[in-house]
Amino acid sequence: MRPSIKEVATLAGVSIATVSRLLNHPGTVSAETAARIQHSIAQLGFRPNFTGRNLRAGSSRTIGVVLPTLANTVFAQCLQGIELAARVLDYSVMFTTTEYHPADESAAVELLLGHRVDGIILTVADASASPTLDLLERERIPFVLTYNQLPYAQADAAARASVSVDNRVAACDAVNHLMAAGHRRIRMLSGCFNESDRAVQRYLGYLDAMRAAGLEPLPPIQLAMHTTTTAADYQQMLSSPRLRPTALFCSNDMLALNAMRDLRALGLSLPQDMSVMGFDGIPIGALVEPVLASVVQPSEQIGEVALRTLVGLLERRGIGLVAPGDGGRHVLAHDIRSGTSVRPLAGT
Amino acid sequence: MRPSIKEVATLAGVSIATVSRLLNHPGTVSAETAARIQHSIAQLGFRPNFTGRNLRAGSSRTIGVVLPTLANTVFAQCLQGIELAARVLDYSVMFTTTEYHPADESAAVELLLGHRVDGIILTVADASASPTLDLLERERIPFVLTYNQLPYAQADAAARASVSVDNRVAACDAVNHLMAAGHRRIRMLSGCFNESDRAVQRYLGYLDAMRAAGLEPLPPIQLAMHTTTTAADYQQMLSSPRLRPTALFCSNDMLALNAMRDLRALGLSLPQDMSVMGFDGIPIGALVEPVLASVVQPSEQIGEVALRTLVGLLERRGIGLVAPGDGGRHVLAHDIRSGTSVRPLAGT
DNA sequence: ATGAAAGCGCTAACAT
DNA sequence: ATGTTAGCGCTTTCAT
Repeated sequence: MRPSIKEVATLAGVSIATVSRLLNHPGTVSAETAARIQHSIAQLGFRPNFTGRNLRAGSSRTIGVVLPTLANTVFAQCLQGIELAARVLDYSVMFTTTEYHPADESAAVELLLGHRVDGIILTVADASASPTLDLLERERIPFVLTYNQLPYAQADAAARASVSVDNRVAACDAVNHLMAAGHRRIRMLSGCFNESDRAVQRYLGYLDAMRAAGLEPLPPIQLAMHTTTTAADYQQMLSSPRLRPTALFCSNDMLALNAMRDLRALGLSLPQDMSVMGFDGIPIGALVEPVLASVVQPSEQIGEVALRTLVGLLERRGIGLVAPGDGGRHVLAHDIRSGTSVRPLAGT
Repeated sequence: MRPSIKEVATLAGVSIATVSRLLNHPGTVSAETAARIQHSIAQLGFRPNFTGRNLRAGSSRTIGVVLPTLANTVFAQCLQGIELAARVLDYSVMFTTTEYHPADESAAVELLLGHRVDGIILTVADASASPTLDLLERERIPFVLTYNQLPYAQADAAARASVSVDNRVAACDAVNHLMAAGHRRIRMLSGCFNESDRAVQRYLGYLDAMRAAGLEPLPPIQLAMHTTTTAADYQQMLSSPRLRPTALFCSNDMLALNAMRDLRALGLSLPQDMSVMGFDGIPIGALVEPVLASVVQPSEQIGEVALRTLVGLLERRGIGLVAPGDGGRHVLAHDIRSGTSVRPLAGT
């Protein structure tokens, strides 16, 4: 067993209370005893046990993070942002994944609650109907959603905190970008709607843009996986020349890159035979050729803001205040990255 | 404050010991009381507090993970592998980043030790001279290195556990692959050597291959950042037509993709004017055009094996056995992904 | 300035 | 089958 505060106290010839004081309120201990205690600490290689401290304090200075998967770069960036910000504020991060399975969300949260994390940052499949969020609310544990975009707060309901871009508007902007390049027959390729409310919002944005332009929206192609495709997904779309789109708007960049690979495998030249636009703006998209046109969301910043918001909630609660009415519903600015994956159409 | 085992006991009209028994050794409790306790648990929304349990047990069923950055996909994949495997074995994961700064490694580990994680999985700058690893060893806390490749165990020294590919051999294979395509003037583009012992090993592999082929190795181009470049990095290399390489071997894929972007910006056509090969085999490399030739290391598997190895160490220690002589020095198989980013040279 | 003691939630002897 | 109790490491009154 590692040395505890008790061994240090004994070695220094003081009581454990004095050691604790030196650790937590230096200055309330005389210089002489302080030195003696420091010496004992060094000699024993003592390291305060957070478990004891946490048990006593009822808080762990640890936050939980629940994301769908790290296979999608966008979430890796977000976690990176969270971790960096947490480190600055002296919080630790416990991390879990759901693989996009709503069922895993509750399990993940249950585990984190068992560890008594102070708060949770999470991305759920559907924020507007999530037993997991209800649980969190019932347990009164502060949480901040990332990527999930909440409806504006009802007058009666307490607003939940969230950090995201405006997915619907952003998707609309993307489709407008395609239309500005002369595209009319635009089809959406999307991850499974009931595993991602973002995908739904982005599809709605697609509808908005198409309708505003007086164009007939095409039915979305929904995929089983969020970031992977099979050639079969395109057969139907490509088979009918009349229905064949000139541009594909994908609900995320990984999907867009996969689609591009598949289309090339089917013999198409990009962007000559098909324009592709993504969503997320992952850094790699800007490195490849053709450059992937995309909606850039500031993922690392989303993580950072989420963490700061959460910590804000935690400290505020410490002071005894309730979360303010509008919680922290952060809608960050998105940006359109034009890229050579979108070909301007002749006759525009 | 949340309900504790005490409230449950009171409500059910039993002692806390009985509640604890039901939780940990069901079957030693009569069906009738069990039902009564379950009812109280549900009614109170009781959830066992791991902090109390951990303090008592002296172990947390939590492992710490320290990686350089998630901005490099390869580490995101590794963490993904760790998390998945941890979840299966019912371990939680506390995650930290070092940004490649050796100084941050110790700080990260100190924090994890404070939390009393049962073990640590980490990637350090230089495993052969790491105060952090020495600390871990002194504290007798089980750990497994990922990506860091250890020298074969000395007879006297206790072997450290590690999971990696054979970086030197893999790099040699990569350069041989380039040479098989007819390249002779091959230059290495690398992350900072003293922030990555892998980069050093890979450079050594480069030297091996060049020398074995009777070719004069070129000096490596070392970059300040591991995954980012600036056009200036190439000026010198490209300025002298006589010294201009036909192929670039990059110490990681992110770097390779950055380099390709930069070279294109400088007006080169790829792979016509320059062949590029990477290292890591990140999934995206296979999606882009030209396909990025690379050394594929099984990153997610590296994470999974690391976790299983660590848990093996933990459980074994529980039984009272010491770690075996060869620890777990796992060298996983790598694979060469040929890609169109390498152009076969005429006159081969 | 320092010490004594209670208690955070839990488990495992040790009783009964 | 169940209860009593000590104690994991720590912080914090309350005394002194």
